[in-house]
Amino acid sequence: MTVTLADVAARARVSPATVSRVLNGNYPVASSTRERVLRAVDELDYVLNGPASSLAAATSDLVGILVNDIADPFFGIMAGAAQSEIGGPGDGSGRAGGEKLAVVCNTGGSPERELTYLTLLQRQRAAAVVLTGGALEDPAHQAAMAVKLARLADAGTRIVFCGRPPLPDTDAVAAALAFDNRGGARRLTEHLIALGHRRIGYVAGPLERTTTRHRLEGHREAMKAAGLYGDEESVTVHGPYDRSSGYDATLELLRREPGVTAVVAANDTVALGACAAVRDRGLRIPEDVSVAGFDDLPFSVDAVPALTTVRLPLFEAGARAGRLAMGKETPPPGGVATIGAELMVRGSTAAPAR
Amino acid sequence: MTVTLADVAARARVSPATVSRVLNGNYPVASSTRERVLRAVDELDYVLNGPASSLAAATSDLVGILVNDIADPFFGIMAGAAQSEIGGPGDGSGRAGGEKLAVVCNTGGSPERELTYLTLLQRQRAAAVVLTGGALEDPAHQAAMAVKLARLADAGTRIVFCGRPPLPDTDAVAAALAFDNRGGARRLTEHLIALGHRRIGYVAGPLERTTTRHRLEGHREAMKAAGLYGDEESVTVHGPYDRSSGYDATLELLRREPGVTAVVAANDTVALGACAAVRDRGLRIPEDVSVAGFDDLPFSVDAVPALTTVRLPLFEAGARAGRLAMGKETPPPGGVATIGAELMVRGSTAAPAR
DNA sequence: ACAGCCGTAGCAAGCGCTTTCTATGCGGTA
DNA sequence: TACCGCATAGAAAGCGCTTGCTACGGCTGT
Repeated sequence: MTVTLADVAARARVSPATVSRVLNGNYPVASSTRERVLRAVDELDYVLNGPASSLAAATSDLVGILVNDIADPFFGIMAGAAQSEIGGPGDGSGRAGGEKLAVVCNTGGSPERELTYLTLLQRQRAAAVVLTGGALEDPAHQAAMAVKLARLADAGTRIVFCGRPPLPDTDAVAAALAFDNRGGARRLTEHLIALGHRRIGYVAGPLERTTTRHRLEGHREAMKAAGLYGDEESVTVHGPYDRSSGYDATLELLRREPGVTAVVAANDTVALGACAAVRDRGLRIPEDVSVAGFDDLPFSVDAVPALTTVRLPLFEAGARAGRLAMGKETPPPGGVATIGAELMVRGSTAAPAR
Repeated sequence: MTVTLADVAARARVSPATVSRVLNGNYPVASSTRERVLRAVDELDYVLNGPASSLAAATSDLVGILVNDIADPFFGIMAGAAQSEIGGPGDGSGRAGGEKLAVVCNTGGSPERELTYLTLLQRQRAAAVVLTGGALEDPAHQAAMAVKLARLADAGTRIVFCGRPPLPDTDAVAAALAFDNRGGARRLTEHLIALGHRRIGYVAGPLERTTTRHRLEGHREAMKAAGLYGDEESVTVHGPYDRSSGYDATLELLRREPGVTAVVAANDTVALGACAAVRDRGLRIPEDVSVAGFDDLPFSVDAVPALTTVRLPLFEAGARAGRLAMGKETPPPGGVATIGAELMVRGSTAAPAR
C-alpha cells in the first residue's frame, strides 16, 4: 500500500525513530546515516503522513487565513502576501520549520461562518490563524470570538489580526495590524474640502463593521473640523462593499441631494459603481461630481478618470501578518501596530464647478 | 488539558466508541444515548481532534484548490465558488459528510510550487484537489504532474481540473472542466473583423501556457478564415497576465505597427493596461483603436468605455468543480466537459475610422 | 587502565480517534 | 417456555508518527 516510515526505516536499515529524526532535523544524526535515509525516502517516494505526524507531535503545519471575500482583490492581495511568507513551497527553507500549508477560508462576512471556520481550524490544531477584514461589532459575536480565540491560543495557535483592530479582550492572545482607516478617511475628506467641496455624499459600507465605522468617523471628523457637519444622515447611505451597492446608493444620493458635488465611497469597488451612477445621471467626473474611493486596489488607477483614493499597503500588511503567524517576526509592542494610509490624489476629484 | 473523546465518554457514561459513533452518525445509536453524548460534548466544549481522526480513518476533510494568483479575481471567483460548495460552514449539512475545509493554495504560476503543494496535500491525505489555471506546456513538468496526480488518485484523492484542459494521461484519474478559450477567442476576433478591422494587434499571455495558446489559436483561426493571416508575429506580443504587461506591450505594438486599429488582450486585466497605453498615446477608444479583453471580470463593465470581452462563467465553473470534488456530482462523460464562452460586445470596440 | 562523557541509535509508549468483533438484552416466534 | 435475531453498546486493536529514555561504543581525563 502506501509507504510508511517503517518501510523507509527497513530500507535504510535503521529504526523508524532515526528516519523521523532525519526528516525533522531536530536531533543529531550521523551524516552517513542521514544520507542513507534520504536515499531510501527518495527511492520509495515516501511522503510523510501528515495526520499521524500532527497527532503524535500535537501540532500541525496548517495556518488558517480568514477572509470576507476571496473574490475581492482587497483580501486576495493580503492573503497572497501572507501565504508567500507562510511558505508552503518557495520559502527556500526546503525542510524543517517552513513548509506550512496556508488555508484561505472564505467567511463571506458571516459571523457564524467565521466561528465555524475557527472551530474547523481548532480541530485541525492549526499552528496559526490570521483574521482579516472588518469585524462585526455585535457584542455577542465579539464575546463568542474572544472565547474561541482564547481557546485556540490556549492550544498553542498563534493569532494575528490583519487589517483590523483587535477584538476586545484578545490583546493578550493576539497580535494585531490595524489600518489607519480613520486617519485615511479624514485626510481624504480634508482634500475634498480643500478643493472647495461643501456638500459631500458618503456611500458607506455595511453597518456594524469596524471598517465602516472608522472610515465614516474619519470623514465626519474632517467635516466637523471644517464646520460642515450638519445633517450628515441625509447624505450617507449604507450598503455592502460591492459595485452595485455603490451604483444604487449613489443614484439615491443624487436624487435625494442634488446639490452634492462630491461622493466618497466606502472602498474602490463601491466607487466604481458610484462613477457609473454619476455618469448614467449624465454628470461628468470630476467636473460635475468628484468621486473618491478607498484601498487603492490595482484597478483604481485604470478607472477613467483615475480614482482618487486612499492607499492601504495591503501586500506589506499581509506579508507582515504572515511573518507574525510564523513567529518569524516579533509582535509589535502592546500587541497592536497601526498601519498608515496614504492619500492618493488622482483625476476623479477636482474643485467643484461654481 | 484539552478535552478528548474519552472525557466526553466519561461524562456521558458511555464508551468512547459510542461517542465517536454519535459524532460521525454512521452507526445506530439510541436517541437517548445520543442526546446524552451531545449534551456532554456541549458542556465540555469538545472539539474533535482532526489529525487523530484522519489518522484512524485514513481520510481527511481537506480539499486543496490550486490557483495561479489568489489576488486575481479570475481565480478568486472560481476558488470562492468552489469553496462554497465544498462546505466548511454553511453547507447546511451541519454534520456528517459536509464540513470539509477548503485550502486555497497560491502557486504563483510556478510549476515547482504546484508540485510542492500537491505533495503537501498528499501528505495531508487530502480528500480532493481542484487544479485551476492554465497549465504549463512543458513535457517534463507535465509528466511529473501526471505521476503525482496518479499517486494522489491512488490514495483516494479526487482530482478535478477547473478551467483548464486535463493533463495528458490523467483522464483516468481526473475530471476536467475546460473553458472554450479557443472558440471564445475566435468569436471575439470575428466580431472585430466584422466591424471592419484588418490590422489587429494581439497582446498574448505568457508563453507555454495552454490558455495563452488556445486563445491565440482561436484568434488566428478567425484571422485566417478572413484571409487576414499574415505576419502575425509582428502584431503579437507576449507577457504575463498583468496590467503593466498590457500597457508596455500595447505601447510597443503601437510603435511597431502604427496601422493597428484594434488590440485584443489576453485577458481583461491586460486589456486595462492596453486601454491606458492607447490613451497615453493620445488615441481614443474606440474611435481610433478598439480594445477587447477576455474573462469578463466584474470590473470590465466599469471600464470607460465598457470593455468588449468574452464572458467565462467562472462562478458556475468553480461551483461545479467544487461539487465534483465533493463527489456530489457525477463527472462528465469522458471525464471532460467544455464550458462555453460568450462574446460580450460593449463600448470599447467599434468600426475603425476609415 | 578505568570512570565518565559525548555522540548516535533503538525501544517502546503513547498521541486520540475509528472500527471490527463481540457481548448483552429485548421482543417475537414456534 | 425456549430459541433466534435485531438493536445497541463496549472492548480492544490498531492508524503512522514522535520522543523520552535507555543502550552502546569510543574518547578523554586522571
